Amino acid sequence: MKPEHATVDSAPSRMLKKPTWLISRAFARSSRLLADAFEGAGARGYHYRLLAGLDEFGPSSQASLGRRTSIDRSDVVAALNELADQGLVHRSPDPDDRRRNIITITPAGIDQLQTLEEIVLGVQERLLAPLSPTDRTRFIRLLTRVVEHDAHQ
Amino acid sequence: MKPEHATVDSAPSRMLKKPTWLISRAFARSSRLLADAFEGAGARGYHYRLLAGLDEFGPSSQASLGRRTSIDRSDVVAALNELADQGLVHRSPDPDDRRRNIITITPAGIDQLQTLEEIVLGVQERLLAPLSPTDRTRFIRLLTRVVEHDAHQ
DNA sequence: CCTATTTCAGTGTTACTGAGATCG
DNA sequence: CCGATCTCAGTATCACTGAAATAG
Repeated sequence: MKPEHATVDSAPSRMLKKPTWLISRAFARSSRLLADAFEGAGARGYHYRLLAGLDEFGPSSQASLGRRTSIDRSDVVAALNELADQGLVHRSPDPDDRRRNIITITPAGIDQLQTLEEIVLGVQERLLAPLSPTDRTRFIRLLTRVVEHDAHQ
Repeated sequence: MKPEHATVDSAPSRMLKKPTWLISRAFARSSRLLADAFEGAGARGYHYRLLAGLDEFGPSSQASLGRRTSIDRSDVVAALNELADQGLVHRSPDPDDRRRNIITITPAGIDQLQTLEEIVLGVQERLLAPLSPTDRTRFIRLLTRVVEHDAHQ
């Protein structure tokens, strides 16, 4: 019988060094940290993204909000329903274009965004804990270049 | 009417600079590149990971293979069924422990792994295209530190 | 006519959970 | 009796698709 009782088995080395693998591991860790942290505040990532979009760009239609936050139109509807039920956003018809709703963040929504922002900052801190401040800046720059190359393709 | 006809709307800046956001974008790009490339070879990421594990560690039980490749026990079953149907792996009962199957990679499986390995290397190249060789090495080192910190927690 | 917006219902993928059967 | 393995069935999540209703 081979020693398969060990609690950890290392992955194939040809996987371990590949950026695609490392990114998927980093994403898994990042997602877990975020989901756990949001859950404590009774929220989800979509809620944070939508509130942040409303705070930064002001009252918006659902379609433009979806484009800015990269959330699908269907999921925007569902997430805004939840935010509206909690009184964090307000829906009103756009008098200038009656296909649209104008979504506005409420004072309670701004408070919640503040809370979620602190949660998100705490997650960045835990995620980058192994890196020095200088390395964090380098890491963010390199990641940004990889991601922006995607956008410009 | 606001100029919402633009094809791109930028995300909230408080999101754009956060490592968690950048990582999720990088992962989205990486996944898309991998999935598209694997599809051309009639394969999926699970297939590559399982074949790579078998090639590196030799004949293995499904449980240890799952631990090494970070694939859930249920998904290992399904993916190995597909690989066995294609003749890329072989299942045989373990005479020393009759709960186990011994999974072996076949010559056809080794050929397929070779093909998939080239595909995966091509994806790394496209993903890191915007970085110089030096920056690629730095990027991989930083990512590795972030991910290993996770493993040691 | 065609396009844009909002909404609902449903799909597909990935990762996971629970439970049963077998075995050490 | 407990724990490990393999398997199947089902769930949760996220991103997305299709289609209808309304409006520019």
